[in-house]
This record gives sequence, C-alpha cells and structure tokens, in this order.
Amino acid sequence: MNDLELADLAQRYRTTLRLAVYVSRRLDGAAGLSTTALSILNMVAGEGLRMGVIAENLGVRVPSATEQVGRLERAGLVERRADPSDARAVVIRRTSGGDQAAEDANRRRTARMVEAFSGLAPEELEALRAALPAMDKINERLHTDTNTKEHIA
Amino acid sequence: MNDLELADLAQRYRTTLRLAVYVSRRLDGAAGLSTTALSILNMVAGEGLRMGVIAENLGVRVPSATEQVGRLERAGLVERRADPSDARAVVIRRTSGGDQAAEDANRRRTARMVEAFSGLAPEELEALRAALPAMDKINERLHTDTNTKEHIA
DNA sequence: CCTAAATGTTAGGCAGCCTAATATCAATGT
DNA sequence: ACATTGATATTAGGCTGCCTAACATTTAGG
Repeated sequence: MNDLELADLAQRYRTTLRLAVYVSRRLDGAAGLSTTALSILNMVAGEGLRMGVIAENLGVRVPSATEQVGRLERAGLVERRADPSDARAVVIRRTSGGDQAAEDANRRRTARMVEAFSGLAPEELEALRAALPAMDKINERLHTDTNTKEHIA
Repeated sequence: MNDLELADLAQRYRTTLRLAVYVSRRLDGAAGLSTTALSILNMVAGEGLRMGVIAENLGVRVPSATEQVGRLERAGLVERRADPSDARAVVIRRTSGGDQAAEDANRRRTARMVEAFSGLAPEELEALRAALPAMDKINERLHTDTNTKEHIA
C-alpha cells in the first residue's frame, strides 16, 4: 500500500471513528451508565484497582480518573479503600450495588450492540473482528506518540 | 456467529473504540484544529453547506453545529452567507484562510496517521480497510436507534 | 390570511478531559 | 537518622463539545 492509499485509509478511518464514538456514548448513556463509568466498573471487578492503574487503563490522566471514580462513589457503586502496602494509594472496589449496576448496564448495552451487530452480514462481522487487533495497535502507537510529545512540550 | 460471540465482539469493539476516539482527538488537536473543526472545514469546501446539513453530517444537533461554526468564523476560517433561495438559512463557506488552514491541518494530521499506520503489517491494513464499511453500517444503525429513542423520550 | 413547519441562534447545563498546585507518604543517599 | 527527591492522589480552575428549551424569523399550506 503506498502513501496515498494509506492517507486515504487513515482519513476514512478517522471519519468513521468520530461518529462511532458519539454514537457509542449516546448508546451507553441510554443504558444508565456512561461509557467511562461502565469501563471503570468493569475493570475494578474483583480485587479492585489503584487510581493510577485505572487512569492508565482509560488512557487519561489521574485527575480525570479521580473525577470519574468520585462520581461512582457518590452513586454508591464503588468504594475507596486504603492500600495496605502503600499509604499513599487507594484501592477502588465495587460495592455490591456496583456489581448489580454493572451487570444490568452490561446486559442492556450488550443487547443493543448485538441488535445492531446482528444486522450485518457474516463477512462483515468477520471483517470487524479481524480489524480489532490492528485498531488496538494503532491506538497504542498514537497514544504513546501524543503522550511523548506532551511530555516534551 | 451466535449471540455469545456477538456479545463478545461488541464488547471488544466498544473498548477499542473508546480509546481510539480520545487518541484520535488528541492527535488532531496537536495538528492545530480539533477533529470536529477539521471535519467541518473539509465538508464545506467548495460550494459551502447549510447549517442543518453540517449538523446532520456531523451527527449532532443544530445548536452544536452553530457553536462549532461560530468558533471557526471567529477564527476567520469560514464565513456565513445568506442563502439566496431561503432567507431563513445560512450557507457556510470557507474563507481563503480556511482553505489554507484546512490544507495544513489535513497534511499534518495525515502524516501522523500514515506514520502510525505504516507500522502495521499489510494484512492488518487490509483488515482495517475491510472493516470500515461494517463500522459505518453499525454507526448508522445505532445512530438512528438512539435518535429515535430520544424523540420518543 | 393565518396557522404550522422549518431554520438558526441564544441561554443554560452537563460530561469529560486537561494542567497546575497541594498534601501525603515512600524511597534513597549521605 | 534525616533531608531530598519521587510517587500517589486530590482539589481548583478552565476548555471543548454535546444536549434541551425557548425564541425569532421566514416559508408553506389550508
């Protein structure tokens, strides 16, 4: 693939993405929890995670994670615990209410996604699945890219 | 593909998307214009478009488009003109400064995308390209979906 | 005509991200 | 032992971008 084709692909990818994000956000909101909130709930299932790890998994800065977790805590879905091995850190865990809410939201959200996905032909689904690793790779590359530049700047 | 596999695919898709959007946004911002701003500039090249059409193309409500266009106008990159065929409507067109800015931003942004994309294997690129139509289809389905529900609610 | 629909704008509000500044605690070197 | 440096999280303040509701203007239709 030459540079011109690559540029075109990049362009179309971007366009598709922009829409996909907002669509997905609206869809999640209708399911009761925001995309971010649900992501956090899902990742702190079980043992729980430290704030910094949550931020990193989300791909955002720590204060943004603090804010999101604060909202979830006020809603009674997660709780902060002291980390026994490091007094600076906190461990965020789900409450039982959080387990409940996450299950509900996951179920509803998945149902709607499945509904949307089931309108696609088998080849299209296959194409989608095949593309995910590439997308993840791009995310990683661009992410470290921009983060690096930010540190420099 | 059964429902379980479909649900899993939907889940992974969502996760990948969430990251992709923020990554892409940050990347665009570094290129001087936001994703939205550049999208608008690109779509009003030439004859220009009416506000409502811009909103629809972006997948947002009209007031959101008004806001974005207002920013671009204040930056001197687009201008509002009266629509000769309808006194209610406005036509948004690029200024020459807008042409310049769009070209620059497109070039820089594309360069970085190409850089990121060129790290992928040919099969991965092919997979990505093959997946775009499916993603667009999903966007469409989910989009009309949520819009409908919003009208009902 | 006169009412109903279409087109934009303005105002107000919310989510989600950022940086900068601050407080605590950990780790390290002397 | 202790002072410095680094790590972890919070708070404060600010920005983008989306939304709905309320409004003005113009078009279209009965």
